[in-house]
Amino acid sequence: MTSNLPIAGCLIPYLIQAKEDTSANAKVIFSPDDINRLGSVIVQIKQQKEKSQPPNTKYFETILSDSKHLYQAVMMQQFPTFSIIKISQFQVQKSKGYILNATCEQLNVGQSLIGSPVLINFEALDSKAKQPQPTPQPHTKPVLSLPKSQSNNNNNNNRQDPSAALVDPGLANRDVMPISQLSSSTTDFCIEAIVRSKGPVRTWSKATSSGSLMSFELSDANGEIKATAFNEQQRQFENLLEVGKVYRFSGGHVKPIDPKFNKLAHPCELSFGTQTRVLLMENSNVKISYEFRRISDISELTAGTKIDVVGVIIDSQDIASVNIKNRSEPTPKKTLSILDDSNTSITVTFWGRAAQKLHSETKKNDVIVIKSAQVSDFNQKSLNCGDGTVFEVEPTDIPEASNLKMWYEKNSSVIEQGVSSLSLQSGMKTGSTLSTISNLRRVTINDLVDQKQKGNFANQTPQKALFLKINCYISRIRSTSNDKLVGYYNSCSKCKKSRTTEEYCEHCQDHQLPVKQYKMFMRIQDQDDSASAEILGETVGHKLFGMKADEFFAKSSAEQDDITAEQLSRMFTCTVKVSEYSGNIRYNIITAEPTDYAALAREEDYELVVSRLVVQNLLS
DNA sequence: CCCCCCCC
Repeated sequence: MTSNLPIAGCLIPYLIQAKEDTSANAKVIFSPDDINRLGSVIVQIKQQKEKSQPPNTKYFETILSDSKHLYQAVMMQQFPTFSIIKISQFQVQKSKGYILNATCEQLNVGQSLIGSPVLINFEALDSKAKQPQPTPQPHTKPVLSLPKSQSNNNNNNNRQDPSAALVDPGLANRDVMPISQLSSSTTDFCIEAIVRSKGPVRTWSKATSSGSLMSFELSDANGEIKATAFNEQQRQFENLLEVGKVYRFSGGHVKPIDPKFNKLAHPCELSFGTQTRVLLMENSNVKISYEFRRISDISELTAGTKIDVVGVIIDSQDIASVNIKNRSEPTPKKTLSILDDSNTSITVTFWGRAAQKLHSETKKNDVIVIKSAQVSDFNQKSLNCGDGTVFEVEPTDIPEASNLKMWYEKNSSVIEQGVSSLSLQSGMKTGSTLSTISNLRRVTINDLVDQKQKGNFANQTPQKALFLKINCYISRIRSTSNDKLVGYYNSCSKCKKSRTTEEYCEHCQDHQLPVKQYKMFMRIQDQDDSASAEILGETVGHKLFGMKADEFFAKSSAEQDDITAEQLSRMFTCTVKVSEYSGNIRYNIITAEPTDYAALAREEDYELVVSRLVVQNLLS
């Protein structure tokens, strides 16, 4: 009976044998017989990234875990994340220790990653060294009888923590220079900085090079810089450096940034190398420094810019999990709206670990201080916070935060009305209709038709789509020519991707039945014009028809028409995404809420807002 | 030496 758990260290004997193979072959092949001899290989899929090589080869860059170590693999097959798989034959690439061409059988799917595995250090593997395994397991025994071929004479300190060699107490006596003064001509330096963010470990593998890396963001009184450690240094610095602690750093390469990738203000970045030395400074007074931008000024900043902001939380959405393209697992997301004394608010979205951390800390009317939020064009203008972001709720030692808190407490009763938001507020439960009107986003269908005719939507590529608000009802869901309704696609209930087969999902191998999702063209109509629009996915369809697609399409066409007539005689307030794709303008209905007529009536300048000027303003 | 940074 096979256990369904990964076997710690199970790939190590194979990697060692491959490494010590003296033949001229680039790879060592392990047959089922070899596996009987060297021990079963049962591992967990940590992650897979789909890659393609023209003309038509698809493969998956994969990280395997044995619960203690991570291994890089190239696989032709995709498994659900956290699957436990048994490998019956495979190859090991000799220079880097990659697992290739594995023949595998999926045993089951785990809920999460088992253990806290770290990337295997292939260079340091050696049949003489003690295995990192504290409890020797039967299958590791054959390792000891492997030929001890290589003479390796520089392992005099292989029992010590290798990162200890990086610590240099002498740095305590060095002169320290500000981070802001580092330049690409700097050859010798010592900085004292707080590690404000760290990781995660990333691995890469391509034709020219491969390895692992980790990035850190270092901050001192008036500057910040990104530092990256590769391979051996990645493992050492990952262990050595802790977020929130202050260190002195010397040695390493200072090079100009590529502004495409590094959005910090510093013109340079650091690479930690073999020469880099560090010293923990327990009593340092170096703190994270902030350079706050007013929220109203963010409208002028281009997407990607990283900034510091301080704001009062005026709206907070529950943590949610969303499916993101190219990512197999759902990602936690938490969205706030923050306001500062420029009387402007903006939506701030926290992702992944940042969302989980924030969730427990945040409540309305708290002041939040954010270091390194990234400007985005999502919903017009918004901010994203991820692994590199540092934030503090209700800090006591930041004057800007205390001042803002006082401003808010003094003025909160009067500022409600005057707030303008830089972000479209889809899904936000704000009471203020005025703030949405100030975004000038409500148009009529006639405006859409008119602007389309004038070619004014031609620049709205799918990435740069325009979002508008309309009030409309749905006048028709059937084709005018043949009365047919094709309104759904089948999606995988687990990974949500489109499914073409009933039996299982090609993307994640899930075997549950597919779920219908709305993908429906319809005629939208308001008081004086109509247009064709599409809805996609469950949320909006559910809002419009009052039920899930599975339920709707289980009904007869007569019943569907009844539902349509009943539901759709009501006016909805919709967000429409306008995008241009290969010459066609598409309208996608993104959100739909029953129209709040009372709120509409309160919009005194409604007539003005719906005029054609609105769209022209938006587009200019 | 990497290069993802997200959703409607």
